[in-house]
Amino acid sequence: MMYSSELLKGTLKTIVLKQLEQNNRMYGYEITQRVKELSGNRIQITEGALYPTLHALEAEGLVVIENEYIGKRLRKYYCLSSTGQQKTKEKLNELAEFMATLRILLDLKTQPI
Amino acid sequence: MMYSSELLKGTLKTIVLKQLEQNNRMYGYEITQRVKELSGNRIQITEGALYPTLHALEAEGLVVIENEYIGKRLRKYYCLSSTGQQKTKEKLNELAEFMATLRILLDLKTQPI
DNA sequence: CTCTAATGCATAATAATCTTATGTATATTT
DNA sequence: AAATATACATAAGATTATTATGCATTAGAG
Repeated sequence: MMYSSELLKGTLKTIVLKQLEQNNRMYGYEITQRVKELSGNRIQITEGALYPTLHALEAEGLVVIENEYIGKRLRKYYCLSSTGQQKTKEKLNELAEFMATLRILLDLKTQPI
Repeated sequence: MMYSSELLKGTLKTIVLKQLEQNNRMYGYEITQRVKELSGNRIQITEGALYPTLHALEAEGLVVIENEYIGKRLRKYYCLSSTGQQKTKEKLNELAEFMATLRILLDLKTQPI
């Protein structure tokens, strides 16, 4: 069972940055599969959302690309820049605080699984 | 310090529904003030976001309106319909589960109550 | 060995949902 | 009296996702 798509809005960039932080370097397709797996198939990042996001992160200087050929197929690895590492921490903190605020607003006293 | 505006995307409707559930009936301006207060001034629901949302909730049959004059000024109270009460529970559950998934994806320590 | 599914990138058209700006009017506070 | 707060509303614009489409390589099933 997938989450309503609107929930991903606003969190996708932070999710991607966090995955890059945890795994050092990743390519696009790998990110979608990783997130799908970690979310128990509840979050499927679409390609139409992912690639523009990765390109935006690059344009902002938060990630750098390492091109690599696997056989005949080009694979683009994304790595956090030092700016990106700092930004990742900031965005994680902000999202964590926002979630804490949401818990108050929504009166979520206990943590559902 | 306000949260980045994109974080509100996807959660606004649920926040509004939850406030209506907790307070029985509320009017628009009251909702903005309540959320601002509960969030420690970190979430300011703008009018351009709130009123279209309330109208959408009405169009979906999730809320009903009770018009009331306070002096010469019309005030529109919003109340959950029975459909709206059910929908509120569903959306709360979904958002709570999404937040739990986010904690895994972002490797956040579980929050003490 | 051939066909299908999976891998891997990308972009355009569209939709949803927010911000910002603007408008109108009444009530309260300084 | 003037400024601020209360209270509704909508339009233009921005952002950011979905859906659809396209291209190409590789792995696996029949």
